[in-house]
Amino acid sequence: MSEFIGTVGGGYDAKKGRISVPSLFRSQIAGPGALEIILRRSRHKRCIEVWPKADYMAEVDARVEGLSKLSAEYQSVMRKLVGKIHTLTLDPDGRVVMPKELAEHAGFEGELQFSGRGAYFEIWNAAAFAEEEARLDAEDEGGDV
Amino acid sequence: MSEFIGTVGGGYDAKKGRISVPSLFRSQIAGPGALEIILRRSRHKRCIEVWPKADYMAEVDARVEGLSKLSAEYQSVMRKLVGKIHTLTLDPDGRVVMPKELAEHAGFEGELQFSGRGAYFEIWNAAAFAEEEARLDAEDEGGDV
DNA sequence: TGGGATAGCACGGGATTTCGTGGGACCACA
DNA sequence: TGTGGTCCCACGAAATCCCGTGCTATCCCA
Repeated sequence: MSEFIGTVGGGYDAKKGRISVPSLFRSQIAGPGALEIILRRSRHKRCIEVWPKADYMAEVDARVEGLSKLSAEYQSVMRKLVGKIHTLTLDPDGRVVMPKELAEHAGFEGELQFSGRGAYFEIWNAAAFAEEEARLDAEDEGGDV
Repeated sequence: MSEFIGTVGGGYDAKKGRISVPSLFRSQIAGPGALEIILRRSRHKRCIEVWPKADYMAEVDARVEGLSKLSAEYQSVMRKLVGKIHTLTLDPDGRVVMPKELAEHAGFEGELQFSGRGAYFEIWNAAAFAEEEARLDAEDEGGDV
């Protein structure tokens, strides 16, 4: 199981729409053969989620386990979890071209932040990330974490 | 399970941002292969917490056991426990380069103090540590510890 | 019990490799 | 022949490794 840990900065090559996956995370993208990743836009946040393909598909399988493929729930889950995602392969330098739809959703330009979430990691516009962290940390004030 | 016991002094190489993990604690950082540690800033104190990676991740795993990786709670827990930490590997001399963010939070310069807390240990600016100890000891006056 | 040899540890400074990044070449397809 | 996508190469910066050195604590033996 992959472990995406910590947060690092990086740049967005607006000219080519290209990002370089930080070495820290690249080494965690396992899998047979080429390094395949799943990208999807976060539903409620202005960021992109990145998963190793095999891990993501395992989560989907777990989610629909036991359901008939003809059932309405199977169809609904699949529409949301696999209908809207992008599959990309890292190039030899560990970079990928970000689909425009995703780059726009997350407001990519200039500086980015890559933040580990264990099984996956998120990519943020650096300024938006700082705002969001400050907001959530303030909410948590007084917690025992 | 590791046992970090006692308090020892050490230095901070400001030029390279490097610290040498005291031999007393180094021998307690177990794990397969390379010696990996987790660093995180203490939420309420001006110090850095250091954990053996395996032990820290075991705590995290226990916290999210049974949760779907697609759930909001998994995401929230991981943001706090995994997104904000740093993974470092001891170099052949038992040293690590302290991330700037952490060195600043704890005010590292000149002399440091490494203080065991059982499962982990803390790193303090030596002067700040002395202050904090004096303050807490005064509070405890009359206690039976 | 004192003194000298030895090993381990902390520390400083270079040398080497890796990583991120920009730009250009090549190929497929239209 | 234009266009988009992928691959390849090269450069600068930064992280990593690898030495050598001095000090301190330990051990051994007289």
